[in-house]
Amino acid sequence: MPSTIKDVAKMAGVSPSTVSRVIADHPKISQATKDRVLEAMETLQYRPNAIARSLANKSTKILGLLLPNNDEDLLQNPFYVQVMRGISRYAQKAGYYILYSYTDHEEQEIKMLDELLHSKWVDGVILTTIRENDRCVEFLRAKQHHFVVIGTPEEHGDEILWVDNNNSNAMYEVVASLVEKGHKRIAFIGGPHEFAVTRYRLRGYQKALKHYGIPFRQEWVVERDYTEKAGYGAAKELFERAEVDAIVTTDDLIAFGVQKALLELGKNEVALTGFNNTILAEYKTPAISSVDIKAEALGYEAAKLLITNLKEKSEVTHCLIDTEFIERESSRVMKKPSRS
Amino acid sequence: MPSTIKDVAKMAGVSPSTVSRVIADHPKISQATKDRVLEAMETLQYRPNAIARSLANKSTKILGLLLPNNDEDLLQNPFYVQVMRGISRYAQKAGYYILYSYTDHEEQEIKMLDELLHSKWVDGVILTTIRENDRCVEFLRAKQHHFVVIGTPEEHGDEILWVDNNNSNAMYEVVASLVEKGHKRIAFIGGPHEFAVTRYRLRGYQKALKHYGIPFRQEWVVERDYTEKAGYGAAKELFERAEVDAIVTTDDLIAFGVQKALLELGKNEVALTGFNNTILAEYKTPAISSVDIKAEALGYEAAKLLITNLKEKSEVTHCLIDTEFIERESSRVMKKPSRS
DNA sequence: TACCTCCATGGTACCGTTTGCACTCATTAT
DNA sequence: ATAATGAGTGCAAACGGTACCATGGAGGTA
Repeated sequence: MPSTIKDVAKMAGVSPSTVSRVIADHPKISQATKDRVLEAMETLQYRPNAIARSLANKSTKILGLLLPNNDEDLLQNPFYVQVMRGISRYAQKAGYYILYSYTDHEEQEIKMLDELLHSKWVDGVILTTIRENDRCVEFLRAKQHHFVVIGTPEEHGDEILWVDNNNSNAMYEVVASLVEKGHKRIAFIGGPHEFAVTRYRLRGYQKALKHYGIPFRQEWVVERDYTEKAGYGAAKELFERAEVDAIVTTDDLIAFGVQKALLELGKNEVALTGFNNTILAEYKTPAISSVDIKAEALGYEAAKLLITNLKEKSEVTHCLIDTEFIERESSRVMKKPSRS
Repeated sequence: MPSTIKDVAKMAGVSPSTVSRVIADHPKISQATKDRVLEAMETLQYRPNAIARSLANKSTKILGLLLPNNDEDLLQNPFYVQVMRGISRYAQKAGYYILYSYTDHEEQEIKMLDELLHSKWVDGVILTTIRENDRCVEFLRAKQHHFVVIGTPEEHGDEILWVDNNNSNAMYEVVASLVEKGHKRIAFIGGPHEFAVTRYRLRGYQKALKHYGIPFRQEWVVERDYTEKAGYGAAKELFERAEVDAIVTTDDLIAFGVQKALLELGKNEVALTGFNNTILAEYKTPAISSVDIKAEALGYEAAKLLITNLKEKSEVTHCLIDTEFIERESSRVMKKPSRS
């Protein structure tokens, strides 16, 4: 039978309210009683009951985290694990806990949010993806709930809390680096267009082409799923209608598939870049250049932003995390194809 | 201002207790009042406050999940994501939530468990790994808390709830399959010996050798970290002191490293198997045979076992999940090395 | 000495549920 | 007619804290 605040109070010869004040480190408590209370807490092995405290405070110090479950292959992507880890790191520091839930589709997601928030389990939620016209975001806004999203919202960007990479810039840098190395015909193989990241990265790609005076060509662009299979298929399809010197992708998994296709087609001279810098990109042959999106930092900052805003409304509504282009063998200086 | 049970009671013209009984589907409530109450709940958009309910029930219907954070590369392993997903699936079905936390080392782990359980946040916890003489397990047993571990405990196996693969069997099958294909000199490259899985898999390896009358040789065994680098290093080291026809490993990441070493050493004839069947094993060249350990099922059954035992003590204390050996190119029929 | 302040603490009413017990009627048995 | 039965419901005390308001006494001022 664990001890309660009353047991402590009795032992220390004070009232429960005094004990409560000691716990909260209330300023006007004499050192003498504070010591007595702390000692009693120690000997009784007292721990405040978090539930009771939450009930009185109307705050659980728990955050909800929604993870997508729809795409089997998305799960193999270490992105989410890193995000979760970043979230956990900040949350722990701030004394918060994280409650996670996988949801299959938007409808279930909304149901879960409704449950979580309405039943008062969580003080706020973290959304790990954002869709076009995301109904979850709408829902949360309408209900005036606290939340943060990882990704860039298309509307109300300064009323919603969000954290993201500067994806357009990131891809711009990749393409710029390739052009500087002599590549001109650069293809883009991306994930589904409905994901904002795909669009932002495409934009960066286009911007870079424009900057270097290379005309944009629709046949250089393919958009598919975030899977190795999809990348493989996309690359094969691409080469049926066009020749290119380099291929940028929006995900390492896609790049892995593309690399496989390149090997099969004997197109060793085509440069290739991934995105998200998963550990295996480094171990591929040739090692694949990739963009480190600092997923853990994304999670960390998301948690931080949300928790900060829970305490008091701040001016800061978003946070852009810098990416880093990691160059490896796969995107080397251009050389003429060795026509055998 | 969300509505409470009292608001509903007032609107329906009954007492709060009656409303509570309607929610709990108490048998002796007349259909008439039940209807009235339900209607009131509907129009007021009432949701029970989970916190208050937990306080009264002394149960949160939340489970704690401890994830290891010590090993950077372990995180890249999709195992944990799959486990989390399995857990989430069963938990959702049973009306439970999952609170996760990453912990860096045993000490922090125990601190977290103490906090979680003592502060009454969770009804039970799930441990995703188990060490030799695991202090967390000791702690939980001593405090009489409910918990389940993924892995096989070495002691008190029928007092502790646990879920695992039959790792010894799984590795036995792998080795047997290699022997049947003509391999005789089979090396074992595993993770750290302190992990029980390593030992069980080693045992299966030894059992198979014995069964086929192949003498066990210590120089065929290397134990390292669960990383690609470690696998690479282990393979190089192995070939400095012995020649083998085949290598079994206890993890795909290790196998990836081994494969890289084999390619570098020109030992294309050496068969190789991984473990855990990560998606990339299939996409390696040659594709790597691996053991599907059904990680999601492990998570699912762990959650199920724990939740079932939370409701009422059951006889069943553990659950063994069948593995499946997925054969691919890397472990083909033995052929004589083509000495060029 | 009387009065005001202020500091440290106690008393108590919540927070929103659940649940054992008591109570009120009908209904049935005696 | 009276007692026993039991279904349907209300009352009030938990559950373990928090925080506002009240209070008592020490110290300072007139």
